[in-house]
Amino acid sequence: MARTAGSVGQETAAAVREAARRLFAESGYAAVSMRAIAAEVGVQPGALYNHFPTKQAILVDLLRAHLCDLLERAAAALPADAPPEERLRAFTRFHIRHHLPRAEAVFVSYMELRALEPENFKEISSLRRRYELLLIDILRDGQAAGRFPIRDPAVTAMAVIAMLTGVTTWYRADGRLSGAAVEDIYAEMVERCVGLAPNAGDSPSKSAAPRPKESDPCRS
Amino acid sequence: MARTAGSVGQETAAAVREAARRLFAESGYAAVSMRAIAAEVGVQPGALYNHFPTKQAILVDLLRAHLCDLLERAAAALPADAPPEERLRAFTRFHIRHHLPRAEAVFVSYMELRALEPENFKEISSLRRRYELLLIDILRDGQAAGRFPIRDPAVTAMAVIAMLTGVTTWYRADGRLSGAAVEDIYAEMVERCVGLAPNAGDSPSKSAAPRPKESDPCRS
Amino acid sequence: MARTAGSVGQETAAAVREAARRLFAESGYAAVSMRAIAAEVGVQPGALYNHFPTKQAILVDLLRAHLCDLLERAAAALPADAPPEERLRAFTRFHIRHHLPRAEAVFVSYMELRALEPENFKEISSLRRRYELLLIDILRDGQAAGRFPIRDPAVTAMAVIAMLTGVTTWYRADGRLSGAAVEDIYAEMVERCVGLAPNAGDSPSKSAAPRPKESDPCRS
Amino acid sequence: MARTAGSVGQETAAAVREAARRLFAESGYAAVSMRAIAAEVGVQPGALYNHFPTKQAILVDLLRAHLCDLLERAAAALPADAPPEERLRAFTRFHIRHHLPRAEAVFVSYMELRALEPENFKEISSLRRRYELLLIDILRDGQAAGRFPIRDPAVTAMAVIAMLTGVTTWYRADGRLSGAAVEDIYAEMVERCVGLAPNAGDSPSKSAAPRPKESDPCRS
DNA sequence: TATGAATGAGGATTCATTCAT
DNA sequence: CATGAATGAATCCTCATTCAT
Repeated sequence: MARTAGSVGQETAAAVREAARRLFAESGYAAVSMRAIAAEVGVQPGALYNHFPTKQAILVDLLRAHLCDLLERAAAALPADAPPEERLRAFTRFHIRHHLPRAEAVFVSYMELRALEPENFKEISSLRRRYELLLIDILRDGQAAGRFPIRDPAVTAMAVIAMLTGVTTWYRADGRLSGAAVEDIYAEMVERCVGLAPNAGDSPSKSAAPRPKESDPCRS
Repeated sequence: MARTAGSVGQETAAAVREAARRLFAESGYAAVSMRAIAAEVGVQPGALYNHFPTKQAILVDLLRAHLCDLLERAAAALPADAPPEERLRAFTRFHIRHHLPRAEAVFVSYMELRALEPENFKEISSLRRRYELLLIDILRDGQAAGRFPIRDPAVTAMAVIAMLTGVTTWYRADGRLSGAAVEDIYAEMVERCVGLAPNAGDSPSKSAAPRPKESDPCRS
Repeated sequence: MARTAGSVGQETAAAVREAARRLFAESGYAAVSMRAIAAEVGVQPGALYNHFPTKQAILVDLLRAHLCDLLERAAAALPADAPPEERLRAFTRFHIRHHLPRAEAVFVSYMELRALEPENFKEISSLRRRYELLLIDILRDGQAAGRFPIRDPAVTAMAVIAMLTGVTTWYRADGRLSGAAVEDIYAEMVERCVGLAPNAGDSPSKSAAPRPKESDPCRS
Repeated sequence: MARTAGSVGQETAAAVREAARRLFAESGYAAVSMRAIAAEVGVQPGALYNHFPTKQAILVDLLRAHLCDLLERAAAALPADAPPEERLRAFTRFHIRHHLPRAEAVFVSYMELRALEPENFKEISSLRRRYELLLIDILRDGQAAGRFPIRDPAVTAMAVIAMLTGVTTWYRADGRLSGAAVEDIYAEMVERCVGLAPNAGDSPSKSAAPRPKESDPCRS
């Protein structure tokens, strides 16, 4: 009742989340101190504890939010009853489209599982597993239907996800390639990976011609 | 006193390297203390400084050794004058065969670049870059020769390497699949990725041959 | 807003006092945080400052209240013009009867003088001294009258008070002995201490037979 | 082998013990910071951890050393087969003589049990209990032999120990009374407490002999 | 009055590193 | 080479207290 309904607190908590996401992605959970987060937020270290009880809680909060959001949006984006090819295509495009603008959160989510205490690890890795299962199911169905000449859906899924997620390590929004171009390239590679001929309709002519000046997309 | 001159020291240095590799892979460079390394080696922290001047030096030593070894062996394993398809196949198989038994070093080499001080970062990432260029060159040649209907050799290379390296995050020597099986599966996926029909000898008979070439509009 | 004016505040202040007394007795002043007190009361830490300006003020309040109450009741309980033996007997019984049900406050009052800032220390320890003087006076009078064959009234007083107050460290209301039995035992010991034969009339038969099953009253 | 056989380390550890004893006695365990102990020793806070793993460990070390020393010396000082009166006299004098010059350690040992973690509490309070049992046994034997007309050996023991230990709270070596004088006074009080006529040699001639035995209804 | 957010100092402990031995 | 002790700074987190609401 006191205080204009949590407005300041909400903002600080949000700022903490953003600062932590950035810093964790940049240097890793262990290398980022509460002091550093506080400084980024513009607050004294002790103030962080009004919003998160521990440093680990900030990480868990970030991972949970990221993965829950991912699962929700994936559920909305993936057609349930379409043929496997279409579901795979949807998954690929969804994955890239979702991950490209969230490179930091993705990186943290994939890298910092090891920083989680056992309890939290269990929770978070089960969320991540649920997402992997979305792709495994598609590949399994496609294999069963004789549409994907793959050997092992689980292995293929891990390979595809690793490939797709890897984008976030080099993609820069202001780089040589647009997000749409990257999406096209990866979508084609994924389809080939599972043994499908690429769908001509997926490669709009406009994005097929990348600007070729720079020699590659790596950061190095 | 009076020990087989130099032998114990060598052994300690090697033990430090191994301990550090294991611990860095497990918890990340920042989360591992010199004390933890010393404890793993069975020595007091101060003793580490007889072998490495700083903690960072241990990391650099590990990364440099790993990447130099990688580059040397790659040079030996890759035929220089073969056609792109064969060179790509050689690269894929070499990569997996080399990385599978070195999961820890691989993981550290890919993850802890961010922990390097600028000078060291420059050195190490240029080594890594040289390895990536091996694949980019193969893909570029294959694209130029019209054999790989890919859109962007650099992007494809990053995708392939991400996919291949991802193996180390889930592969367990005592798991469901043998290293050879994994190698086969990934080799096939890589070839498909770049638009090649899988090598007949590698692929199970059930796999319907995709027809990537005629239907692909790339390199137009 | 719009609450029975002042009532809630009074209640909160009382709750703070009780919580602080309990916690100070349990863990010591220095080990108890304002946060802990607030939590015990069921209120936010800031709210405490509406009732007490500082943590130290809570302690002073407790000690002063305890000692003032003690002095008032002692004054009422002790006959001024009786012979020393009777005054001593009255003191002893008053002391035990007063302290047994106030073990927490007693413990805090004797232990946390050291936590007081100089000004407060002066005030509180002078109150305590006034209480000690009540006994010293009795002993002095008894010695002067040749009734107590003691060597040093001041030392005897400290010894007696230490002995009596020590009850609170082991007495449990639900233990082997009733409060009345304890009172009898201690009264007898005090009288002997100062060289008096115990008064037969003080040992009511009902309390003279303790339940002897358990071997002792200590907590350990 | 390196370093002149732990000389410096031993000294620092001893200095830490002394500083901690002094400070704990003065302000209480909770109110004393590792920083304060380090400052007293003349060393950086981190250096303390070369000698004690935690702050609690310092306290436990002090308490254990104090109580073990107490038990050892008590065992040496108390005649096993003497009559109860003599054993009691020996205990009393030993207790005062032992405690007077160790006021700080005594105070800490009696006050800071509450600061101990459960495991440590169990160990330390059982040591303390063993000491209390020495006196309880004496009183029990004296009661059984009909020499001490007391009602409850356990309660009496607690009272006597409280009385004796209380000396340390007010005794000052440079005060009005010598240690020997204090010892005499307390020895006499203890003997009276348990119903003995004071030893003729110990008591001033003026002290009228109390007749505790015939008039005492205890042990009925 | 109570809240929730903040401060600035300080809590115990750990850090990488140094160095006499 | 290794040890054990030390440093000085940093770690995460808690403290008493303040204050706008």
